[in-house]
Amino acid sequence: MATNITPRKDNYSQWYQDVISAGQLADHAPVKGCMVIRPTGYAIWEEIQAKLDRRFKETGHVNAYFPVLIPKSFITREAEHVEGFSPELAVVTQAGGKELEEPLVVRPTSETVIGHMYSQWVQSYRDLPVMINQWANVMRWEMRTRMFLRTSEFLWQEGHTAHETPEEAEAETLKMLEVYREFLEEELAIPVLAGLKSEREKFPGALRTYSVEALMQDAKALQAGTSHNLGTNFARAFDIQYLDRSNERRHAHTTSWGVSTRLIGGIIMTHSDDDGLILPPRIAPVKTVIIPLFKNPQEEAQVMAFADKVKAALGGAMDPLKVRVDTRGDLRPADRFFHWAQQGVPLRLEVGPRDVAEGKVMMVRRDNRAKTSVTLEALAQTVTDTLAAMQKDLFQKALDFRQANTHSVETYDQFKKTVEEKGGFILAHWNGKGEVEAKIKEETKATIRSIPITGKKEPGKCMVTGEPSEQRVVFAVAY
RNA sequence: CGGGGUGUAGCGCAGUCUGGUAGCGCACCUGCUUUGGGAGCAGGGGGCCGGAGGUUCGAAUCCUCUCACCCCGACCA
Repeated sequence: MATNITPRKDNYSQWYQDVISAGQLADHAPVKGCMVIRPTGYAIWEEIQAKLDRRFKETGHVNAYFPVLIPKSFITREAEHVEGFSPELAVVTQAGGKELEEPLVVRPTSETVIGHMYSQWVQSYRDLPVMINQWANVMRWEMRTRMFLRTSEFLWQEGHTAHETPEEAEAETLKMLEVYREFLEEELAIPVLAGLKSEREKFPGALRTYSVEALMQDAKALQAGTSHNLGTNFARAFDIQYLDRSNERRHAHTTSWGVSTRLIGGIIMTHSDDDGLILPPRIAPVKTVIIPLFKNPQEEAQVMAFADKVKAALGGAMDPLKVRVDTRGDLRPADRFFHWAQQGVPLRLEVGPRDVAEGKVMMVRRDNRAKTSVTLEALAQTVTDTLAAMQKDLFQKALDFRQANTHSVETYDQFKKTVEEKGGFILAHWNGKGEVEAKIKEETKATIRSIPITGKKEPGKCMVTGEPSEQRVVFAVAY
């Protein structure tokens, strides 16, 4: 049992903080609401970046970079956009010792500045589509912050595309939503519900917002990624126009989509246990750690030599950068076990005198602590298989949890009781009206996470008003 | 911005009511014994007690002002 981590059942929020601290993932910065992402945490972000970037490029996107400072007037050009973001802007009013003629905002998102540039780059239908992504930091001055989940500054990627037709823009929006779903489920082992956001919950300035929603171990929902069809709203505000095939001027249809360092919070809260971080093997920066065990110099020499053979035996099966050998003889074995366990490393290979004698390695899984003695010859294959099994098991466990915490209700009373006592995803009928959604949020804190876009629709009656409803929507209390 | 709280060693805290020149646990350093899930003993280093002013022979402690942070609420990837 870890002594430096508060158990989940005692205080979930404290547990989350403790896991981050014990895993050396991040630290509080001197500026309120900001965090320092430490090497162990940043390595996870780098894995996320590498894998997502590949998928973006496979779907035809290229990377570029736009500036962190945006003229304040840009934000005000799109009515809903300014209303949505004004309260949380950080604004630069002075620079070079002088008052600026026009204040600059630190980007909360880049639709405006990118829209401005696209208007200059797009003249003809031949210039479309434009499909650019950027990896960047953004700043939103939130009132309450939590490490990775909501910080004043955070890292993310934001894709911005411009298209000829509404159909193309919608197809792009849905395609990237699917990229996110697949990435979350296959790489992060986080099951998600993909769906449409309600009018109240959509991105300020969007025509439609889609999202992928995950369920955390405390039965609260986490919005893990969003994909917006912006229609012509930003094209109108920023004058992105092109001449079409029949020589008519038209506004482009744009999209934007993003995921952030919040995903790291999602990984933590989906998989980790009371001993600390558990990383799905496919996203783990260090997949395997080799820990030589010895009591004296003779054993040390013998065991170290064997540890090198063990690492070599893994050679073909794994990127050498993803294998560590912890040779610290001044730390006792248990200390080293905990160190790597709390950094979420999926597999530990213990190499002691007993193993040297038998030509074997003791392999221990981080998630279920299962121990297996493996011969050197079988090691590469066993490790590969075990990591794959662990990836699958983590996903299945999270999926089972979600299923056990998804409830259908018919009446508002049942709904309130379920929110109060169980949490989780709650499937219920709703009349589609914002006022009803607002009332539900006011009274229960639960919001509509999304309106499912796949699966069969089941008509019914709104749980609050009794009015007809085409399908159930997903409610939850969210982060 | 409303309500509540806290600032004392890297971290977590006691000491403040009743002024007397700073202490505990963890971490850190040294040595010995240990070592397959967080070791034991012995020794040691480290603090303008958030900041400024005041009262006093004397202030972490009392008074005034200030700054910062945390929790609950409104806002949110």
